[in-house]
Amino acid sequence: MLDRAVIDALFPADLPEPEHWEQRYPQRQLPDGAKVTRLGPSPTGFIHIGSLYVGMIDRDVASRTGGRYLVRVEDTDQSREVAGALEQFARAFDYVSLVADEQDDTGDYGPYHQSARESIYLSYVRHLLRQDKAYLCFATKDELADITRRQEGAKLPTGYYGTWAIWRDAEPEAVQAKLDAGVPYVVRFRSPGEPGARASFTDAIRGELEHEANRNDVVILKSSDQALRLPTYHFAHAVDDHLMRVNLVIRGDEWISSVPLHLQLFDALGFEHVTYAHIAPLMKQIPGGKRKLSKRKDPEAGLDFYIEAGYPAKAVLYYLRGLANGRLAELPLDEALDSPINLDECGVAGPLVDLVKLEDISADHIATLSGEQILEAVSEWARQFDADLVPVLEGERELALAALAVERDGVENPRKDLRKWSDFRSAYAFFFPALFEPVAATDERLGGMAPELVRTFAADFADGYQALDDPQEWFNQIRELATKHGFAPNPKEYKKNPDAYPGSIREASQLIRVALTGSTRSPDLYTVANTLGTDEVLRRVRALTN
RNA sequence: GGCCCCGUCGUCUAGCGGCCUAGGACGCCGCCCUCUCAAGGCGGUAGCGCGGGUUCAAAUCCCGUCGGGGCUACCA
Repeated sequence: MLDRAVIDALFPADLPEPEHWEQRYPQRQLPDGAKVTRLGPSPTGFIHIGSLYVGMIDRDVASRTGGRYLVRVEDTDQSREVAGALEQFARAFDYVSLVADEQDDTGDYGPYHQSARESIYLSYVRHLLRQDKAYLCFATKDELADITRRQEGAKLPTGYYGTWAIWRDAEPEAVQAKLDAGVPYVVRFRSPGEPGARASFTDAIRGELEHEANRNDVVILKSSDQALRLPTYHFAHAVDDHLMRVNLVIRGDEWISSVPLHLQLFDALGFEHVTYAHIAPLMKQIPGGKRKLSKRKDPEAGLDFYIEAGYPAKAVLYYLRGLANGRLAELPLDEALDSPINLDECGVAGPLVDLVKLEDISADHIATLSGEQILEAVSEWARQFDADLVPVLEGERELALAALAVERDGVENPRKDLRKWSDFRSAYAFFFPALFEPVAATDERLGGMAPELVRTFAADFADGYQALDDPQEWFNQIRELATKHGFAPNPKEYKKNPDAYPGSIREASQLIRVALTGSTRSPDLYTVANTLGTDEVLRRVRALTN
């Protein structure tokens, strides 16, 4: 064991003792059963949908129990840090209205960036070193790789443990020599784990869990040659969650294997254990089976994907909530968003993210919105992702509202043609003259109808057009023209004798539909025509005559 | 390789030894409505991974097996 003086010389002389931090961050005064939760995003420039998933659960449990939910930026790996990542995180979580009680400058238990907590970690590292619960390790990358290679060759568990841990029981003189030579070191935890020992704990989601006890002397403080002496995740987890008085750690189930280590760390530091809740990760379907959503391979792994596509935040949250607690998927949206997420109801498998289901939910939700609400949301979305649309919507607000009112206002079952804001263009752009390209008689959307017939039919329609108020009477204009131009009165007749007609009333209607909307599929024609107004209707139909 | 987690229709799930001839939702298919869509209404398709036990009785309990996922970093 190293002399205390040698240990202390490694740290700033004015580094506080742990007791200082204990007093600085006192126990929270919260009601019984209150849960203090946290989310630990890494500023890597990519926000995983899983972060929102877990954060949503954190937020819910904390609120429901009268506790606190905090966001602590886990930026101990400075090499992975990306500029602007934090702003991106803030924007994304703002989109889904997931706000933390404590983060950045808000809260008494900060700083909430690990990179700003260096001296806190150092206090506890020194504390462990003084008690010989941790030690200095000067092993090089090559030496470590060599150890691993030999262990693999001997079919032994890989790791830095027991007699493989070459610096675990090094002579103080050897350590001093390295120190004198200025060789960088890391600080490793002296694991108390015995070979064959087991560790068990209770998970709030999965119940009793058992695992091989940790035997690895893991690194707790990264290399001394870095400007900032930062800890690894494991050590930061113990120190931060203890000092921030977090009592419920909700995280992905990839951490289950690390719990035995975390328990050892908490014990070595004299901290009270926290409760763990390990969430099954969001998965993606692939040909052979499924895998964790990958940020490299799956666009839908990123929260930005949903924001860019314009899925309403409520729909995303509702979908995620249903994935977390199946019970909530059966409830109506508003009720589900209001209902608690119960940890013991969380699934233990890993659910597949089903975009089709999300779109269904989203369409249902949008159908409950008013035209004004939709217009506002689409405009908001367009400002960021479809700049060309913005002036159109702003310049023709009345038209936009009228277009959105088609088969939406005053009907029992509103149209569900919008699943996300980016659908607006394909579904509604044709209403706006600025976004509409008139159709010619030879256009393929007309389904190969003889151009000459198209021209005469269109000319006839335009010449006699009346903006009648009654839907049936309005449509009769097409019906009568169809008969006049030799179309079958109904699809059945046409089918019976296809050579006798150029088509049926169906095909005739399509001519007008394509002329008015540029599409073979559209909302009710009468309503569209009414919304467009006579002048625009005539302009578009006459375009067919050229 | 070692250790851990998980396994009910295509998907999300209900199910905690008899209420299961396995229920619901989404999808898909069909029909109805109909001037095309989107809806809506009605109907249908489809599942307990496999093999052994335990039991009068198993989707449910046990063991094994297979499959999927994860950890095994100075990444989190």
